[in-house]
Amino acid sequence: MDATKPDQGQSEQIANRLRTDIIAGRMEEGSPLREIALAKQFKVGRGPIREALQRLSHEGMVVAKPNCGVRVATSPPNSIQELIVPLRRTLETFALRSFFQDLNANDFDQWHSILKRMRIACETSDYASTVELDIEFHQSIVERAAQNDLLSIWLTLVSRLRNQFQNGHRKYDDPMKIYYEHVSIITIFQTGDLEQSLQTLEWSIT
Amino acid sequence: MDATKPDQGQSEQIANRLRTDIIAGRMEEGSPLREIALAKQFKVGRGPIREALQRLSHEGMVVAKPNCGVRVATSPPNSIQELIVPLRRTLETFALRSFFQDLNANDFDQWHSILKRMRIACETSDYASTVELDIEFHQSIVERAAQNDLLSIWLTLVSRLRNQFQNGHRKYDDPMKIYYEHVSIITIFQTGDLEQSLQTLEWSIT
DNA sequence: ATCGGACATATTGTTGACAATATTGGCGCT
DNA sequence: AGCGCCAATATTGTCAACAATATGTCCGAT
Repeated sequence: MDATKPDQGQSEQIANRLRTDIIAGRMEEGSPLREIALAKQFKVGRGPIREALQRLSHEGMVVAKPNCGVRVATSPPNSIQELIVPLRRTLETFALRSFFQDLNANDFDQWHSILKRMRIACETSDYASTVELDIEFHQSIVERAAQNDLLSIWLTLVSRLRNQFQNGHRKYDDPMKIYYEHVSIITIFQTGDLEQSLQTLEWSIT
Repeated sequence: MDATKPDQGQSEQIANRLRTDIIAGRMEEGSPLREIALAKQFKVGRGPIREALQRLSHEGMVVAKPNCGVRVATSPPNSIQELIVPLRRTLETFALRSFFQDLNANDFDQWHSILKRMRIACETSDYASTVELDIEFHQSIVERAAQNDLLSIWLTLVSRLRNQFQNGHRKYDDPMKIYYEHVSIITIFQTGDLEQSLQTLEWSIT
C-alpha cells in the first residue's frame, strides 16, 4: 500500500482545497469550474472531481446548472445573509456550550496554533490566509462539539457568508485587530467563565 | 429516448425517492443502502446512485463511512433537535414573509392540491403519505420564496427532524387533526393577514 | 445589415470495468 | 472452547471511454 497517506477520501481533500481557494477570494465570483481542467490539475479522474464539486454545491460555495457546469456562487442577497448570521450565532454558541466544561490543555494548544499562524498572516497583511484562519478558528469550535450534524449545517451557513469574512477585514484599518480579537476570545475561554465566553463569541460574529 | 421527461437530473429523482422512503419510515434506521442493489433496482449505473447518496448524506438523511457504505441515519440527540427547531421556524417564517404580498390564485390552487391529497391520506390513516405530505407542504412554502439558498439550508435542517414528523402523528388521537391544522394555515393565508399567518405557521412547527 | 437556423465544438452525464479496502468465515494455535 | 490470524468475498473508490446535451459560430435569407 502507498505509505503516502491512508488516503481517507481524496474527493474531500479536493473539496477542502477548492473551498479555501474560494473563501480566500482566489476565484472570481461566477467563474466556471471545469471538470476536465480540475481533473488534470489534481492529477485525478473526473469522478472525485464531480463528488467534490457536488459537495461544494450543497454547501452553497458553487452553483451547478444541469448539463452546464458549476460556477463560483455569487453572494446571496443581504436579506438572506442577515437571516443567516443569527443562525450561525445560535449554532456556534450551542457548540461552545456543549463542550465548555470539558476543555483541556490540548484544546488550547490547538487554538494557540491557529492564533500563531493568524498572527503571522495579520502581520504580513496576508489577507487570504487571514480569512482562511478566521474560518478555521470558528470551524474548530464547531468541530470540537463532535456532532457531525452541527458541522454540516454550519458549513451550509458559512459558505453563504464568505464575503463577510472577506470584506470584514477591510473595515479594520489595522489587520492586527483581527488577530487581537481572536486572542481575546481564547483568553476569555481560559478563564472558564462560560457566560462571558458565550457573549464574547457572539459579539465576534458580525 | 423516453419522451416521458426531459430527464432533468436522474440522480435527483433517485434522491427524492429515497428521501421520501426514509421520511415515511419505510426504511429501518441503521439499515445499509448498497450501491449495487440500488443500481439494479433503479435500472441505472452506480454513478447516479453515488450522487444521490452523497446528497442525502449531506442533508443528514444517511451517514456515510468511507470505504464502508452508507446507512440510514439515526435521529440526532434531542439536544440537537431542540436546537434545530427554532432555526426551522426562523427559516419558514422568513420565507413566508418574503413572498406573502405576492400570493395569487395559482399558489392557493397548489396548496389546495396538497391539502386534498392530505385529506385522503388522513382519512385512510395512511401514515406514510401523511408524513410525506406534511413535509411537502412546508417545503412548498420554502420553495415559493425562490431562493435556492433557503431550500438547501431547510433540507439540511428538516432531515434531522424527520422522526418528529413521524412521531408527531402519534400524539394526535385523530389523524384528521393533522389535516385540519394545515387547512387552517392556508385559510389564514387567504385572509391576507401577514402577522396572523406568521404566528399560525410558527405555532404549527413543534 | 440583422435575424434565424443548422453545424461543429466543448462540456457534462452515464456506464462498465478495474483497483483498493473493509467485512466475513474458517483455520490453527493456545 | 476461546482467541487471533489469514484467506475469500463483498463493497466501495477510481478511472477511461461513450452518449447526451448545451454553447458558440458560420452561413444564408430577408
